[in-house]
Amino acid sequence: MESKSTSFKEILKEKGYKLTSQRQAVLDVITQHEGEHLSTEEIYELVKVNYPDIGLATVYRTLLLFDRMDLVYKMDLDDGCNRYELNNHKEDHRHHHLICTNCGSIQEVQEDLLDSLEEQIAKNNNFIVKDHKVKFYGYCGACAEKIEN
Amino acid sequence: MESKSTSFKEILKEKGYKLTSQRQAVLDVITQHEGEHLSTEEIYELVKVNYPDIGLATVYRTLLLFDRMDLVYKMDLDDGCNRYELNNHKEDHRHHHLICTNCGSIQEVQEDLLDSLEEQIAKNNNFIVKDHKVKFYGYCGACAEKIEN
DNA sequence: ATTCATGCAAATCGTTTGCAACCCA
DNA sequence: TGGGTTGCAAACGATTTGCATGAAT
Repeated sequence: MESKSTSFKEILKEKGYKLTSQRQAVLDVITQHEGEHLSTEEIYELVKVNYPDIGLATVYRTLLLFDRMDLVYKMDLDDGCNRYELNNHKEDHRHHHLICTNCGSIQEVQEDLLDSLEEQIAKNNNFIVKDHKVKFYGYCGACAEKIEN
Repeated sequence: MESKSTSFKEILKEKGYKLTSQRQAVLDVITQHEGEHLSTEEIYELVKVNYPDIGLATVYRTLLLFDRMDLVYKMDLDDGCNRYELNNHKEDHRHHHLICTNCGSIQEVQEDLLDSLEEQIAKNNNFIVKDHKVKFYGYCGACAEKIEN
């Protein structure tokens, strides 16, 4: 924990930013909720539990900063707001999301397999691929059953 | 053109909707700008050229309808608004977009190649894939050159 | 001490909605 | 005729911004 805070501070200092208790609190909440896809408002509510005086604008500014710093992954789940998850650099590939269009559930997929596709795109389109965002839409197991019956 | 209007009318009637001059005007604009990725506001401005009295809300409602009817493909290009392109059912695969994070240009890629990935996801995650949205981020040819120099 | 960050409130932006008038089927 | 559709304006929700205060280096 100490080492994590230290490296966080380092990362911030590198870019000329300061380590504030608000930024630490936001990072803590996101870390404690790994695997979830929290909206800014949800993060704000969670931070307020331990830090009641934080302002919503600060959370917005912090998440903007974290996104630019690649600390979080910003995603669009088609519900009209930005959602965030911890950018886990331990993964060698970005994971994808399976969105059930019936019940709205979100599953994560670890397979990537887009490497060969990226290579082909790079070659055929004279484009250097740095990142990608992939969403699959369909029916989760539970909904597929319901619909078939 | 006559046949296109007729089939459009059929598609609307099927769902109990009416063919209005406003809906025709919006469809015309989208058809005339195939290959572009127009925002609602941009479509509104283009429709107004020949149809000055149309309201912005009508364009919003029309595009919502067209999206539900699968006449258009709604996309999110990370600029804070919805963008639309004609859903060309002639393609057997959905195409992807290459977004240059330096200049903001958008290229389209016809390759899909996600079929095998979809199969694998279906098998390993008990999920029925119906559709997907894929965006690649990186540098277009022109920007890649500039950045290297 | 300097610079950056915060909280608050107001402003902004894209989009949606209520409603009376309107028009296609 | 009658129900879907329109235009307008107001409402809305997410996000951003201006500014004076406050905190970190």
